[in-house]
Amino acid sequence: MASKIARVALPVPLDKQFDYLITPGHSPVVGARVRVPFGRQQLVGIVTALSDSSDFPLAQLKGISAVLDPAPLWPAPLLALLRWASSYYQYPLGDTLANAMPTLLRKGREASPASLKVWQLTDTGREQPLPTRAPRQAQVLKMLRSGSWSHEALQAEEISTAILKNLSDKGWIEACEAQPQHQVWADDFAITEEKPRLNEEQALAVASVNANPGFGCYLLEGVTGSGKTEVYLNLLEPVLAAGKQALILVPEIGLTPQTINRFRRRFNVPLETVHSGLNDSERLAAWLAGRDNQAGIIIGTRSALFTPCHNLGMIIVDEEHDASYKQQDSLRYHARDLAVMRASKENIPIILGSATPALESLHNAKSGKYHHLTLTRRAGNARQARHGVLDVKGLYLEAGLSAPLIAQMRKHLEAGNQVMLFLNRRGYAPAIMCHACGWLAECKRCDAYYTFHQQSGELRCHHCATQRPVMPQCHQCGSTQLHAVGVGTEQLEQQLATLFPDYKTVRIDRDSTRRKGSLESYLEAIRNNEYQILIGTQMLAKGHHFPDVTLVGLIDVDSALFSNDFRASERLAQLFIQVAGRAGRASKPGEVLLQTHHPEHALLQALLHQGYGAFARDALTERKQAWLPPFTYLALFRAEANSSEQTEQFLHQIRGIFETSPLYDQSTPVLGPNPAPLARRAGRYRWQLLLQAPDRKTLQRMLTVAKPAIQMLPLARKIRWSIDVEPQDLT
DNA sequence: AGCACGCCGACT
DNA sequence: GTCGGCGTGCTC
Repeated sequence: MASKIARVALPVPLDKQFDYLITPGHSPVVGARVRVPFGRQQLVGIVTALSDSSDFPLAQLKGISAVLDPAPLWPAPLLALLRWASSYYQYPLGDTLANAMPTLLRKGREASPASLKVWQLTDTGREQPLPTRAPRQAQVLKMLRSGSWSHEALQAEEISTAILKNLSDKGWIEACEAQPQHQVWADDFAITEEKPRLNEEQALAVASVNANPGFGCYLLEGVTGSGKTEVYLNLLEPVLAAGKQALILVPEIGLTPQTINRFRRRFNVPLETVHSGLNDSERLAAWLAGRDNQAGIIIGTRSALFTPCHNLGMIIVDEEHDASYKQQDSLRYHARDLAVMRASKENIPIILGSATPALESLHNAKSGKYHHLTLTRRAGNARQARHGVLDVKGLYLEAGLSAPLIAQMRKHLEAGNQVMLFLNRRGYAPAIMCHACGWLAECKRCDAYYTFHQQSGELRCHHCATQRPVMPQCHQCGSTQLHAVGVGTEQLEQQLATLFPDYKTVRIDRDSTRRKGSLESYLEAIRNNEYQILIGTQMLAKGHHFPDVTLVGLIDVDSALFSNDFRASERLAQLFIQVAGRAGRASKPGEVLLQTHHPEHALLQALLHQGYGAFARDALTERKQAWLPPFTYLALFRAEANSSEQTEQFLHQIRGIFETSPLYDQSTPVLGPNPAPLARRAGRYRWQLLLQAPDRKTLQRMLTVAKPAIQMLPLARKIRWSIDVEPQDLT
């Protein structure tokens, strides 16, 4: 007997679902999209349950307007994952589901591939002799004589739309719609390049994963150059050969043509990429290709995790420690953690690869939750870069550079090599100050100083959109002696031009690479040795390999060692290992130098003398003592509004709710409310409250109980607030 | 989130 | 006298 009522999750920020009558002629299934009336609007939602009863007065139920899908939009394990994510990250189900589907589906577009426009000859066209004075037209007619051609294929042959229109106006050719045909890629599976021999460690890693069918999480910790990708390729081989799909996640900047080509070259399998550069229809096409098994490999950034797969066989998360896997707004999920959960629900293996695993992952490996596989041997005869600390205490710094660093740079440059400098601060200077009275130019809307950008002659706030010309005089005393304080990448660039006039310098940061494609062209120019000195922020570190760089300088390590953010030292260690692994090559050993005022810092010592493993062990001990993740679980409440008092008061009320919770005790401290590290941004006051719990279950129970009470607070509607479960950034 | 309703201030 | 500010309430 068919059900009468459908429960629907709608894309609204409400932690509830809405019941609708199933009108005759409609037969929605759980997981299908439906269009329903909601207030005065029509919304697209997902059916989450079918029932014969409702808690809502039956007479007041509205009917479903339309059923948009004949079948569930997601395979069962993925729908289960999304339900789990909604609950774990405390984000409404309807919004979670809407977030996990391509925009076009959210708007109600049919969930099937766009039909193809196909051109064919008309009867008149068939009888036409080939025109001699119009060679392009003749070409088209000739092509179509052997059968119809899709519009896309003709475009690929450089036939313009104008020619097609001309011919169709004459009535010689006509367009018709055709369904794209499904291909069965598994039948053509082949290995299309010669495989290198695996070393013992690689072979062991491959064998370990293959030994256990079904779910298992494998942390593949491999030093740079140890051949992690080759392990991935060997793991994928039996999966693809069995006709199963593979999902590969990479960090935001990691989706380079080189990466994609490694997979394309090896296997004769259709591959789809998913990244932020796709437009709406490309995104839908990739999503459908996954669902309809038209792609064997799906490779993409964070959001690719939500690509449905007909028959998923394996998930790989490359550079699993990368911060870009955490979504920083709306559904604040961690793609690596969700990927592990997805693999468990799909009952397939998942590989987390990194040279510098996140402390969380190492902890999971140590506790036996993950299998720990290690690759310690570098391919070929690649050598580990030398490294050293430059104690800059008391030294004169020229645009942040100490004399010993400058001397080392000269040595490497004169040997014909490239030098790379990291400074995580863009602009010319992070502040400007009055020399007469000490006044600092501050953004009116934020609790932050203006960054001075010399190139544009502007002061810019890096926290809101504000920018203004440099003032001629001090606003406090009227003095005209305004000086830059501190060093940014722009200033470093300028100083290097004076210090090393014979070498060309390039700066890679958000400002210099704003134009689309400019990053790629700079990277290419660097590889062609058009520049010898490279300056950059984090951007420069990730994913790019420059074989001629033999010296890497980290200009300012101290800010990471003494940051408020407890993850800063972990990120510094990861950056250091990453650049150390990439500096130089077998024939040209590399060198990494760190400038610090605290060469004796314990974590720095462990990292430099005993490597990442020792650093991680010490850092984990510190985390344990300080009661921090992965030994506790955090949820961060962020709130902001025009009124500082109300914002603080709101978080106080939330604190009160937790304090009356039956689960509240010494093991679940509530910290705050405290002003956010940037207490005022774009004119709004920002506060935060941190909830700590000894385990996931307790954290979840406390949040789930508290959330309805929080939503009942009158201030909850006036204040912009969010819950970040397992926050990556406490800012 | 939208979208309505509703009640107080400066304008054609 | 109206247009419109955003506070409050509701959406099956």
